Amino acid sequence: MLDLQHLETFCVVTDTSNFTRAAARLGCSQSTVTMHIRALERELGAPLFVRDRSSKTVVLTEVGKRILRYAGRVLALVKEAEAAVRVSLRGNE
Amino acid sequence: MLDLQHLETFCVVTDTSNFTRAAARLGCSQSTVTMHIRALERELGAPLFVRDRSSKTVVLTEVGKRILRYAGRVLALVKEAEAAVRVSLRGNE
DNA sequence: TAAAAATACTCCATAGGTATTTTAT
DNA sequence: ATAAAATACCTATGGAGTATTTTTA
Repeated sequence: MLDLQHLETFCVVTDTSNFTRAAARLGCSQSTVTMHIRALERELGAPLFVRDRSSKTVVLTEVGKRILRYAGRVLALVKEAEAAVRVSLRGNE
Repeated sequence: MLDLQHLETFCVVTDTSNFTRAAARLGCSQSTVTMHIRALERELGAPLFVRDRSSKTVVLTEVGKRILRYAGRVLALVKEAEAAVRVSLRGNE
């Protein structure tokens, strides 16, 4: 099953186009980013990025682009759910 | 961060109103169901079920009801994403 | 030589199982 | 006595870090 944390890492990588910068933003190590992305790619059965070492960036594959659209929606929905719970708790105090 | 597997367990429990039956359907142990639900409750900061031992069922709290609406949507969206990737892969063969 | 990703390795936390206990009828 | 959830306990797996290696410009 997919992992929300992996999806979040994925989103940050797409945003930075760079594993190292993504790691800095996420507050984890570069190898952890590598692991998260690899786990996602393994789970989905397809590479999500082309590692373009000449340009020192990482570029979305077609599958990557497709997943990106969903990843944002999923994470947003989860955040919405969490917020709804917080509201619900305040209301019951 | 929330865990998709925990959300799935949660949905099955709401469906069965019973941890033991949920475990059977999920193919895991009853104590694992307990753990998943506890982890969710801890993460969200509120109980999701009232353990009603007299009726031998487990009943959603208000927060539980609220989360349920989201859980289904999140899981459906994730499944849709996975399906989209599969389609995408077939297309590129 | 520099900068980035991948890999090797180590350690520890935790996920999950079995078995037991608690609780209520 | 039965049925269900919680808990105790144990083990193996895997997640995360540091350090190193590989790759390319």
